[in-house]
This record gives sequence, structure tokens and C-alpha cells, in this order.
Amino acid sequence: MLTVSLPSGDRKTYDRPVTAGDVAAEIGARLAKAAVAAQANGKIVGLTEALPQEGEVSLRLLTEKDPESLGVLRHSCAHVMARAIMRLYEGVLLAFGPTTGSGFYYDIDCERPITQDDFPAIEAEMQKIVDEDEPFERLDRSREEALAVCESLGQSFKVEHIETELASHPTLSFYRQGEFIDLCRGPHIPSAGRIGAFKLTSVAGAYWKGDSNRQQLQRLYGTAFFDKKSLDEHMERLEEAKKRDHRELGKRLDLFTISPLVGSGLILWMPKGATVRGELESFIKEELKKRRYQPVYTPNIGRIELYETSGHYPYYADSQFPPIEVDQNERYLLKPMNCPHHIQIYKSRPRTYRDLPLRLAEFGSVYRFEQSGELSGMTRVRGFCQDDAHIFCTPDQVADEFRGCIEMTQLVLDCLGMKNYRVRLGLRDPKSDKYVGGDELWDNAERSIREVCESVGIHATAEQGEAAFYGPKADFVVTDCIGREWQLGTVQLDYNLPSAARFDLEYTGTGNSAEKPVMIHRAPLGSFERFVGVLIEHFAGAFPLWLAPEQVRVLPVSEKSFDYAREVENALFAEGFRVSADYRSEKLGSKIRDAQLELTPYMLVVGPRDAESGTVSVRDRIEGDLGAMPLDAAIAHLKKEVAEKRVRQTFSAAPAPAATESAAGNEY
RNA sequence: GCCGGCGUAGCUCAAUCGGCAGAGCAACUGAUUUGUAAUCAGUAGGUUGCGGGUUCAACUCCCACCGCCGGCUCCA
Repeated sequence: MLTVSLPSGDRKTYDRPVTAGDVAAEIGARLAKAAVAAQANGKIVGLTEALPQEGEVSLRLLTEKDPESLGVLRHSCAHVMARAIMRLYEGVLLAFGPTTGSGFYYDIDCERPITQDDFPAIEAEMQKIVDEDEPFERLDRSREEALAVCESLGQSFKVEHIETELASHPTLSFYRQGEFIDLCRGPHIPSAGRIGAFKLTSVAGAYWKGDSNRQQLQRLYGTAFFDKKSLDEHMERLEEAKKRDHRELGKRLDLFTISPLVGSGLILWMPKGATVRGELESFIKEELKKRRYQPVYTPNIGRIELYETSGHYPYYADSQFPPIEVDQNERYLLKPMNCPHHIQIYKSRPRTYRDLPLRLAEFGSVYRFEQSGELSGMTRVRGFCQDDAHIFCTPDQVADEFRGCIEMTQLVLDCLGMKNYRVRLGLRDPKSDKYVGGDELWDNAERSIREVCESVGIHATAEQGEAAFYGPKADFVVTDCIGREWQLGTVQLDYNLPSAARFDLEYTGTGNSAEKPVMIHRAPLGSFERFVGVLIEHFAGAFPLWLAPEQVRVLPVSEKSFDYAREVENALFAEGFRVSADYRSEKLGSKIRDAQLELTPYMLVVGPRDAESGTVSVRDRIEGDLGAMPLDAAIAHLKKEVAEKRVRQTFSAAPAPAATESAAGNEY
């Protein structure tokens, strides 16, 4: 017995397994109303059941442009892919095959390593299945029956899954398509023919149930659309996005380099990259001053006992460079974080409530031995510099201080035109034992950061298990040019490091009593390395004038204008601009082309006419030729743009949605 | 760290079945003196990532290492 609720709001009850196709035929007429409403999402391409509730299935219309419809399509395509693979190769075991933000994957176990070279054959087999256009048929079975089905098919991963995660489900569903049957929650498209265009994109290893101690499976990624044009556009967007990759641009624009001889994951900032970073540093320093932070400097190493006290060493022993051992009693660790050092500054003398809040700021370099496979350009490195600070405050001051940190982070991102970030509330995972401190402290801390985020109007997404081991945090997460998410700014609340079990921090309260301060760890950029990496992609290398490594290039039309070009160059330099001039004996067009390709914001063309009248012909990288104007006017124009930190162009709209799993089309 | 792929001039890429390592751009030199996205000519540039092995012969095949790329795991 199944109750079906239709998009129109009608409900109908069936006493046999129904496919979306059956129902559509019976009640087609009554769909008219819903169909009209759905037109906004593009052409209607079918009807399917939505995520089933116990004993009930809701029907939904599949429309071309609806993201959830795409999810349904893609998950069905994952089934088609799995079916094709099972036709082609022996001994294929199925694990999970959900959708991602931009496609789908299926994890399989198969003796034979599948490589990109196998894609054409798999795609050809998939095309056959699509052309056959067989329906997806839903089969509901009791848990026992389901177990028997999976056992008889030898699908051991499905068996384990039913016995563990699905232990509490009395009934389970399968979807059958021809000879292929798969344990699956659905929903699916009515039949394979609705898959207008698909493509396998990559293959990778993935651990069963995400556990690196367990078996590694082969994960095949693909994507699918209702029509070929959308697929082509998608692939084109990916190509375009690749051109913004900070690793490519970093090389082409001489921003940074990595030398295997220096070491993997260690960034060498070239003059142009260092200039961008330097401007960001100045910007942050100004903000710190305004917000009454105090600068400190601390060394790059510290005795191992320091990190044993903080609790970091035992937690992260594997991801640190091995200690430097002077003798048995004296071992030093390359600083993996700045907090213990700043805590020692706090502890260097007795503190009273009058000292608080104490805000200690440092651009602190830290080193972490990340696994080799995790390294990636500037965004995941082994040595980096945090725009770090630690705030020591009274419990009463926590909310204001936390809010101040959130607002500073927002200000920095706003100033750079970075809008496509999300704020993630990192909460503890109640099931894990990695967190230190009592439940009461954690509950308080988590409640305060929630309240602060609400009070500043942030829509934060809470995620369990994303907290630091010492406290909850609010992370600013951005998406890079190929859809990967990176944590940039972070504000973390910490009741633990000040505790008696750790560093036992104190201050004298108003009643002459010994009180525990609360710590806030915060870094608006996160690290200069990762931030600049993301920033390169955000601007596609075309930095706003205030950040541009080379702000202006003077282009003499010919050798006859070299003297005047030098005058102009010197005048701009004297006004504090980062300026160069192109004295090669190239044609003007060639000099312009090179300056454009190097993304120089302004070009000042100077020829005999300009020399005579004391003008420069301004060329804007974006707008083109702005015509001649007096040199003073040009300088004033540029100065204003720098002072305003004007952002004229960004590219950070992600090419594809973040690779998060959508609700539609998931496995159980 | 794990799975898979890749590594040829500064950059982008060729080199058929294992048979003389090549092109464009950049660089350098000379000519040219140019007004808003590529002037012409010449020169130089290589232990094919590193080290072994197979072979008459290795960029090409095999082994180990290093590095990079896509994922997974991890991310204080």
C-alpha cells in the first residue's frame, strides 16, 4: 500500500509497487496545474517520485533547470555507469554511488584497475543502455528479503551496510533496470533515455565508508545533463576556470614558485607575489591598530613541553616535522601554531581585569608536516604565515570580542569583493572523544558563537565534528576555481587552554579573586599563503590597483620619447606608484599586448604629442584607451583609485557548485 | 600516506613499431623608430625529472626514487 502525493497537491493510494511512469500515465491530466507552475524551471522532462517517506512517495516533476531534477538524473546515470561496468568487467562489487554538486560518482571494488583509457569503452556501453531506454523500477522489500537479495548477488558491501547503518529500517528499496538491480533509496528518472548527455570525468581511490584503515575502492566520477548543450557548457566552464588556477597564474605572472630542492609545500614568494602580500599585511596592520591589538613577535621553535602542555603535540604528532633533539632533555618543535607562545606572554606577569581584553597579534610563521598527497599550490602547504592574534578576555567580554573578530573578517572580505563565502560553525561531534573539556563549557561556548553570528546577521551552517579540539569556531569558507572549498578566516573560542589542566591562566578580578580568562584565536585571512592563492583565483590574476604588483607601465611610442617617458616614470615613482617603463624597440601595439597579458592595470602611452603638451595617454586595462590627459590629472585619478581600494572586476563565481552531496539521488 | 595518471628547452607542446631530440613563444644580437593587443632577420638554448636495468640501439620497455596533477584520508 502506497500513498502518492502529487505536485498538484492531490493524493492517491496504490496497493502495488508503482513506477513513476505508471503513475504519470494515470494522473497525467491532473498534473496540468503543477506543470504550469514548473515551467519556470525549463522544459518538463518527466515525472518521478521524490525522496520516499515510510509508506509514502511524493511525486515530483523533473524539469531541465531544476537542480534537484538534475540530481535525480545524475544519480540514475550513476546506476547506468555501474551497470555498464558490470557488463564489461568481472567481479564488480558496488559500494555507494551518490550525486555531487556537479555530477555523480560510484565507488566500486574491481580487481582490474580502471583508468581513463577505459572511459571510451564504458561510455559506449552506457550509451547503449541509454539508447535501450529501459525503465527504472522500484522494488520495496523487507529488511530480511533485502539482505537475502544482496547476499545472493554477492554484494558484500551492500550486505554490510544493511547490517550496520540500515539496521533500524524495516523495509528497504531496490531499483531495477534490466538485469541490473541495486539497493537504493531513489528517486530515479522514469527511464534511462532521459539522460540527454553524460561524460565520465575522472577516476580516483576512495576508502570504504571514508575510513583510511579500511579497503580502498575505485571511485569513478562523471556528470550528466538533460541535454548535450548543457554538458558542453559545463565542460567549457571548467576549461575557463582552469585558466584561473592560482598555480598556473602564479607561474605566468611570477607571483610565487615552489622548488623541490627547498621542499614540497614550501612557498617561495617572488617579488610580485611578495608585493601583493605586503599590501595585505599593511592593510591588516592598520586594522589591528584601529582595533587596539598589540604587536608581539615570537620565535619559530619552542620546547616540546610547551606543546605537551597545550595538548597539541599528542594530538598532532603525525603531522609535525620531527622534533629537533639537542639532548634527551631538550627537544624543540618547529612552531606548528602560535597560541602557546602568546600564552607565555600573557603569563609573563600577573594580569588583572584592567589588562583585559588583551589582544596579542603576530604574523606568525608555522610549520606542519601535511601528508604529501594533501599538498596543493599555495592553498595547502607545509609552511605558512598566519595573520594570527589571541585575545584574552573575561567571560563577560567574550561576545563583544568574538563579534569584533567576525566583523573584522567580514570587512576584509568585503573590501576585496569576496562575497561567495559561507560561514561554517564548527561544533564538536558528541560521539568523538577528541575534544578536551567538559560538556558544560562546550555547550556555553557553542551557544555564544551561535548567538554572535545571529547578532551580526550571518547565516552560518552548523557542522558537527568541525570544531578544534579545544573549542568551537566560526570559519569563513570559500570555493576555489574548480569547486573545492577552503577555510580562510577563522574565529575560535577556547575555554580549554586557559584551564588548570592546560596553562592555568589567571587574572585578578574586581573582587580580588583569581579568575579564568577566556581565549579567542582568530585570523581574518587565515594564512597569507592560502589567502593569496584564493585571491589570485578570485581576481583571475588581475588585482585591483592597490594590490597590483605593477600598477602602471609607461609605454614610449618610440625611442624619440624615451626622455619624456623617463620623466613620467620618475614622477609616478615619486608619488609612490609601482611603475615600470617599456624601453624595448618594439612597436606600441606589441608593448600594449605584453602589458595587457601581464594584467597591468594602467598603461601610460607617451609620444611626441604628449611630450609637447605635458600629457599622458591613459590606457585602462579594462576600458581601453581613455585619451590624453595632463600627467597630474592621471596621477590624481590613480591615487583616488588606490585610496578607495577600488575593486573593479572579480571572477570568483564558482564554475560549479561546491562538491557537496545533494539530497536528491543519494544512496541510503 | 593510499589509489590512478603525468614528467621532453624558461613556457606551451611534437618526435609513427625501440632507430640522428624538433617547433612556436620567450631570451640574446642586429636592423627597424613605430600612437593603442604580436616588425623583420639572425643566434643561442637539452645528461628527455634522478638512478639503475633490458637491448646492437631507450624520450620510448622494466624496476626503484623524486616531483607534480585528480581524488581519498587529514587539516590545531
